[in-house]
Amino acid sequence: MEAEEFKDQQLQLSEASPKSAEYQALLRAGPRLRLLQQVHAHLVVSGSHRSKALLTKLLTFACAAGAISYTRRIFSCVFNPDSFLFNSLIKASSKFGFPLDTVFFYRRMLLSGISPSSYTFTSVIKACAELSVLRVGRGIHSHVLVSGYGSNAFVQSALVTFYSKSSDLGVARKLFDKMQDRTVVAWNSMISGYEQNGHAKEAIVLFNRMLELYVNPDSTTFVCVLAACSQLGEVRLGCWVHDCIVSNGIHVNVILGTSLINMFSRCGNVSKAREVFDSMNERNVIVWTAMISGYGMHGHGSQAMELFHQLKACGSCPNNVTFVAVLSACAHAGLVHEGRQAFASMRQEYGLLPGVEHHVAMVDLLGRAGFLNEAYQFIKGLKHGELVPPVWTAMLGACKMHKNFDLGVEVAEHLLSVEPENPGHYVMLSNIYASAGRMDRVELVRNMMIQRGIRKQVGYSTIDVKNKTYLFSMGDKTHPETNEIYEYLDELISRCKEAGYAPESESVMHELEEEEREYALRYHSEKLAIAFGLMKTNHGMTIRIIKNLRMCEDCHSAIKFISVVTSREIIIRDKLRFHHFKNGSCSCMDFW
DNA sequence: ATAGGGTTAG
Repeated sequence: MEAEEFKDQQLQLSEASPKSAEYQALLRAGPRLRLLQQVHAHLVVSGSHRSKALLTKLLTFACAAGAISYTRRIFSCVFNPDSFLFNSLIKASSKFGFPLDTVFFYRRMLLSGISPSSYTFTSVIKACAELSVLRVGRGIHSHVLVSGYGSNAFVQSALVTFYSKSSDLGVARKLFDKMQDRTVVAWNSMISGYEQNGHAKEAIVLFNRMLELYVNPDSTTFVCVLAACSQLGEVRLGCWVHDCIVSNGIHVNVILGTSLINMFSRCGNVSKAREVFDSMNERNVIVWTAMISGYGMHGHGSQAMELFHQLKACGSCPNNVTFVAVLSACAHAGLVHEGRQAFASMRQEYGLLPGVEHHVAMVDLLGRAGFLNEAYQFIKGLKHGELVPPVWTAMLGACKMHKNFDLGVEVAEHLLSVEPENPGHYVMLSNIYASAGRMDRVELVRNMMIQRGIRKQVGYSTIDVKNKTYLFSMGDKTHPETNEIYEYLDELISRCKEAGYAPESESVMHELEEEEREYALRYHSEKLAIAFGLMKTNHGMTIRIIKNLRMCEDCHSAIKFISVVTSREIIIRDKLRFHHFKNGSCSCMDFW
């Protein structure tokens, strides 16, 4: 007996060594397609291509190499794939960005009669989350329940993310609430779900709940919370998180650093963002891009360009997103020459193909600076497929800014015909007509909107006073101190008029009657918020406002005067960027 | 002999 066993072992060893050599060859090849194909050829020649173990490794590497069609081809030749092979493939395809294949392999696995495990489910659910396919994901959720993995913490977290990404926050929250073992990852999934769907307030509420229950947040939690702070302009919580990170000695990795830089920039403190940037010991292109776009938002074009040059000097490669940030920084600072150069270098130096965002940024850059003809020529030079609405929208913005009536109307009418459901186009067209004094046309556009049931977005502004957030919208009278606020604002506007402010009625939205115009202009949400802020804060304190839309020209000009007559610094974050008003001028230098 | 997780960025 003993001799028999010994012989068996000998046999196995002698058989194992050549195969092991091939396994080693696979490991050496790694996720590199050419090398993998060479090893594959050897496997076929030596007849060992039937080994499931080797095939599994080969397929995983092929997937990691991004060679998905090669992976599919080999898979289709595998006879009787086993659970190892399926699980490896499902995991690899999900991890390396082929979610459709993940779902395909999962189905094939079920068809082969192999039971999925909790590991299988986490990968498949992740793939469904990426695809946001509610129907498929629900089906898999029911497989989870029948297979008895409904209370597996890993699977549950994946499901919470899946439902969040499929915009079914209600179901995500129900699942989350039902979990008996809520790991920090589960909390992160739910907080991130709220944040990604624009419910930053709920994200913060949940974060506070987590702290109340003594669950320790980790760096991922902070990343999600910082993103929520960025949305809301919540400097206080943002700073608290930053302090927490510093005092607990939490390592600021590239992701956390990017979130901090973004939070400080979007909350108006770009120099603090720079401090974080400087303190990081590891930076990738995303970190650099975040900092460049931070400068861009604040109109600090030269700092943005300086950073861009430093990025190139240290050997890193800017990518498509970096160029969007650079071009937009140039546009907001009037750096036309630098922007043109950067755009040209995209293709010439980095082999990057400009996309829609870059075309939009170029039209914006040229248009804002007043080179309307050049912007128009640029558009004409684009291919047919590149002539998408956002490019025309940028052109329209330029026409409106520089009061080019004829071209503006032409562009707006084109936009209305291709995107009749976009309220922004109607508002723009109407404003252009209004500024040309064509009130009959204004009326026409207004009727068109009513007829088509299109409503413009409601603008609102928020301001924090004594740790409370107050929200104002145009003509809003819900605030308990409405009368005082309106009286204060009226007086303020009179003082501004004495100082030379002239209201620009063209900025008034067209759905209002003639006599309502001056009224509406006077009570735009940002003006109400500023009046409230001035009333409630001490002299010398900076007023900070966040607005959901872009500011109108009239508010922009009025606030310059307000900054003079009250000698206050006023900082407004609008949809696109920051405006720092001080001593009668704005940091945007009217390039907005 | 093979695989082993869910959450996070510009």
